[in-house]
Amino acid sequence: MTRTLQPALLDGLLAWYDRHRRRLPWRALPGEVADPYRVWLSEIMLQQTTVAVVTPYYERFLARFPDLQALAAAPETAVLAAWAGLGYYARARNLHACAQAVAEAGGFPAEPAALRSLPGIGAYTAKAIAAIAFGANVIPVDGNVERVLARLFAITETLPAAKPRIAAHAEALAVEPAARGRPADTAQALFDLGATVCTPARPACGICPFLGSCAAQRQGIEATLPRLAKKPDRPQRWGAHFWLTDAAGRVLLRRRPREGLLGGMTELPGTPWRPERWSAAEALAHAPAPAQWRPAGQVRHGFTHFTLTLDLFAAEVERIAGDGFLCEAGRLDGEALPSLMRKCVGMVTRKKPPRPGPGGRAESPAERANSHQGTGPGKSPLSVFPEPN
DNA sequence: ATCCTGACTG
DNA sequence: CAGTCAGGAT
Repeated sequence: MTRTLQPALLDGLLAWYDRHRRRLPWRALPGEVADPYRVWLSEIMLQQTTVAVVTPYYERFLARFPDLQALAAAPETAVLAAWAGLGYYARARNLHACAQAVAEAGGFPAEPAALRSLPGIGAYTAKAIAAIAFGANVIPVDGNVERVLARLFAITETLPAAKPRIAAHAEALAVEPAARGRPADTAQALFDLGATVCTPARPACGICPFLGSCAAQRQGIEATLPRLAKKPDRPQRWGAHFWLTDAAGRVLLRRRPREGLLGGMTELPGTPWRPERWSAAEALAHAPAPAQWRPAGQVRHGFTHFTLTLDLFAAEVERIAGDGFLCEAGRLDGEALPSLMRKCVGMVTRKKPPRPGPGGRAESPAERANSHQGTGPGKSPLSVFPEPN
């Protein structure tokens, strides 16, 4: 329907790509075809995660699960442990489920629609795999591509309302002759341009292959695009978690429910998370065992849709008889601990003084209870016997 | 609407 | 150094 106004648009982009392409561990060498397993694995990891963070995870993951069969045959706990720290753990569970489905089928499908139906593969990832590993004439639109196209065509409507308009531009570009000739490179060129030149804050328009064609740059509005609808602010939630060790130096852990927040990941036992802070008495009613609990600091963590503050308590007992499982305190690296829990472990084991310091504002519930209970001068531990419940 | 983390920024 | 931002699937 629309005639091509800039026939050389993609030719310039591809010429730029030939000189400035990033070398990434999951990419094929120039002229070679990428391995679908590696493309898929990298694309799942790259969902919501930057290249710099993904790279070391990708290398370790690939060494541990070198191919589809190895991943499909692995226990889910091993996959989650290898993923720990990357976030959005539904990705790891879907990755494992997808590996089993694809191994069963004997390999990845090549069509975007078939890829799209697999666990963890949405519209973007389906097009990315189809274009990069199978040479399909499609342009996957991720955040980078969205930004590049919003600027190239000066789309001033706010996101996400502007998505259909941007998608239409991507579809028009995907069928141009230059893109048809090199579908994988076209997609990756747009990724690389967005990552290294057409950056969010200070785009380097002076070295951009689209300089002169870019509508936003001609209007001087490139740095303001794409426009984002403003986000609602995040509510606060509170919890308390417990570091309980035994005489052998093992710590009590438990596994979170498979579904939902941090699903299937390992955690220190604790209270539910709620909008109000837990008093010490309330919190310690959820302690995994009676013990001389002492306040062990506070950890703050931001999730997408709420901010969490955890009060920590620590205690030692001779022998642990609680729900959950034990792990040597020095071997927590092998556990599927999300970053939130790694912060907690770091706070407790580095024996940082509990926040807040002198002059701080929020008194921790532990400290409050400590003084109220008057169990002794200063910092004596709490003696607590949780109510059976 | 839910789901996490590291980089960036003021 | 705390707050904000970037980044797709379900």
